[in-house]
Amino acid sequence: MGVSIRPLLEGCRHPVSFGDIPGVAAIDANNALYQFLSIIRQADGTPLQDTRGRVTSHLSGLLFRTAHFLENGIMPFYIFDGPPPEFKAKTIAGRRGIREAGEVEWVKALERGDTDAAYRAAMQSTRVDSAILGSGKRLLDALGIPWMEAPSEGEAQSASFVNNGIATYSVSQDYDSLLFGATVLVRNLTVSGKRRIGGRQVTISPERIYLSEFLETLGITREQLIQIGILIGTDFNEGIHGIGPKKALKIVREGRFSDVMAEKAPDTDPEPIMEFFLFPPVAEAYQPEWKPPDPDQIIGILCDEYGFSTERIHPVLERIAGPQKGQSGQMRLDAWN
DNA sequence: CGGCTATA
DNA sequence: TATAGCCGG
Repeated sequence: MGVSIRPLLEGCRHPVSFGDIPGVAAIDANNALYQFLSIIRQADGTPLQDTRGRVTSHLSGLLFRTAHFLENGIMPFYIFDGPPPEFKAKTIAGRRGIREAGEVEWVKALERGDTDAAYRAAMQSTRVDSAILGSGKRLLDALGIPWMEAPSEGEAQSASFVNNGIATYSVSQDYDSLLFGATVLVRNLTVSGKRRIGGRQVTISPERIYLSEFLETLGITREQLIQIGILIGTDFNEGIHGIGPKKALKIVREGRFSDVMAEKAPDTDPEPIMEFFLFPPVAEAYQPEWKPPDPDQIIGILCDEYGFSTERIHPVLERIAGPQKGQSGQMRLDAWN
């Protein structure tokens, strides 16, 4: 879920459209796959799947979104999560509980004939498993889109790439990369402005957030932003009951972070969490390469293996072949410097 | 989610 | 030309 600092971002969320943000996008891959899996479903919650029952929602999402990225000069670079830190165990267990409850509720809702509830429960049951990760990576390879596995948290790696110039901005629905220090975060980077949330449609548009502006607006440092995160809860600690973003901001501004933690969360040592956000394990040197898409491989995976119709894939192949035309050899990062 | 078709 | 709705796998 990430850290819930949304209410503090008023005035710092700048609307953008696809054409406004050419450059290298360091994308939180697990987050992107999760979004595809949870949203690309039929009305009753059934995901797209092949005849053998293997889920394909994420492949559809990755394919069409990649075409949009390339058409707009956005060079996607997918960053997958590596092994989580030990102190994320509670969060991971909590998510599993929510998923399992979702699976149970999905069946119940279907039995009642409550389609909307079934859809919501199905979304809750979403799990990015190894089959999803594996097929997603294979499709990215076929598309010529670079990806890497981070030593630890993907958001931390994305932030590092943004700050050392390998990427132009970080892409995620979560705000964690701000705590990890990413100077630019783009959220809601989707084509269609409409999304189904629960029963109804909500209009969502892409937005860009600059960390420096955000911190200046609040009049705090990044360390203080991390303190706010720790007070309200991050993926690495539970947070204090009754303290939300507004109260946390007040506490931090008044320099009462340590006192409040000692009083209200004596069992939580904030130090390792602060350290993790400030100095997470990341790979420094990595040179992403964008290669021409391999149409045969794309067709092989999507159509031959997973039963996509060639009629639907063919137009996409033309779209993604376009941006590469006239390029000699591989498209590299240098092209953007 | 995003492509496509029907509809105005 | 814009948009609501349906379908994909």
